[in-house]
Amino acid sequence: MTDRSVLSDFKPGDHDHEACVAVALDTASTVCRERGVRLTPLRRRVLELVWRRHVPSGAYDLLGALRSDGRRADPPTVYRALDFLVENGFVHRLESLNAYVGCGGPGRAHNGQFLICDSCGRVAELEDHAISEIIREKADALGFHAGWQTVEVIGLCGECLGRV
Amino acid sequence: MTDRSVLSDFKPGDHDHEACVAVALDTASTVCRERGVRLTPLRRRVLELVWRRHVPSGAYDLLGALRSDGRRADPPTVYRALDFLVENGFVHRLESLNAYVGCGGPGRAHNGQFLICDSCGRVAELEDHAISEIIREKADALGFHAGWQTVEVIGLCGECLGRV
DNA sequence: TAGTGAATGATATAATGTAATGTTCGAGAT
DNA sequence: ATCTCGAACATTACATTATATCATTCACTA
Ligand SMILES: [Zn+2]
Ligand SMILES: [Zn+2]
Ligand SMILES: [Zn+2]
Ligand SMILES: [Zn+2]
Repeated sequence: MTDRSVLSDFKPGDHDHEACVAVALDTASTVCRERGVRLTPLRRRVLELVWRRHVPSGAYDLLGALRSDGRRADPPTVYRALDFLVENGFVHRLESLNAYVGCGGPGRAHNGQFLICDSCGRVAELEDHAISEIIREKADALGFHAGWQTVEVIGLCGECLGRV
Repeated sequence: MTDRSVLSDFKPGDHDHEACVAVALDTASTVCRERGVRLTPLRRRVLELVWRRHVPSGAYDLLGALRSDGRRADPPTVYRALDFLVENGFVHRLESLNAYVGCGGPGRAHNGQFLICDSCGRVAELEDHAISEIIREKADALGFHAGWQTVEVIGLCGECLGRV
């Protein structure tokens, strides 16, 4: 039984990154076509860069990478691409890091929860309704209508815990 | 029966701000004395400014206010004061706003949850163990040891909802 | 009253993000 | 084929948020 509340777990260091990247790009490509929006070369490249690092990337890291490509790039270049990728559900912004990470269940706008390892930087993404519902209920009880939830947990992943 | 999971609710516009500020300053003063740390005039002033606005304040808003006092102040001045106030549990940083707000249950380092009204800017603070525990449990189930939880909800408070 | 560490002053710079305007490009219409 | 129009992108400039570093002052104590 697959637990769909876990959109992406901590990947072991020796897994096939290239496959991750390829899947992410293919999925984005398909979703964009279906949705009638354009995964332009720039947007595709930014998405690839985000996935390739596999830990959250700052906007200026990505900007540097674009420039290393030989491409002219300025801040708005990367921010526009990131806005597109976030709006379309391929990338999440981590507020507590000011950084961006590939979405583990791409293509739907959704309200994930993130576990961020303070040691290795890897991130797991949940979409756990027990969590989001209890937050919504508690907010409701105060007459507050919850829109967007930011849930980010800093800690240590199992692998890093084991190394202590 | 007081519900201690709500550390601060949305205050009506006509409540007694001065009392809020006074209580916050008195509490901080007491706690600091007990703890053997110094609530210096600068730190006290920053805490007062944070409380007086009663909606989250950016560091540079506070910096401007300090300068209006006639005091020499630069970014490190206000960031150091804020660091102290956050570490000692008198102020929280809201990651999704890059801003600071007075703590509704000051003096203990604790892991609150915040409801942020997108319309009026007011913030309610919860310390709800049902929320924090379920997050901790779900993290645990993935072998992740949760340290600090950032839980911030954007939405509309009851009063602002009513005005629609 | 000199020594000590915490707190603050002071300067510079890094890191992150946005506004405003113009240009290019490509899909669909003629 | 070429035209038109809006989306995507380029470019410049600026705004906001945050940190590094070193010097100085201050409160407390020995
Ligand atoms: Zn991977
Ligand atoms: Zn780790
Ligand atoms: Zn008040
Ligand atoms: Zn409101």
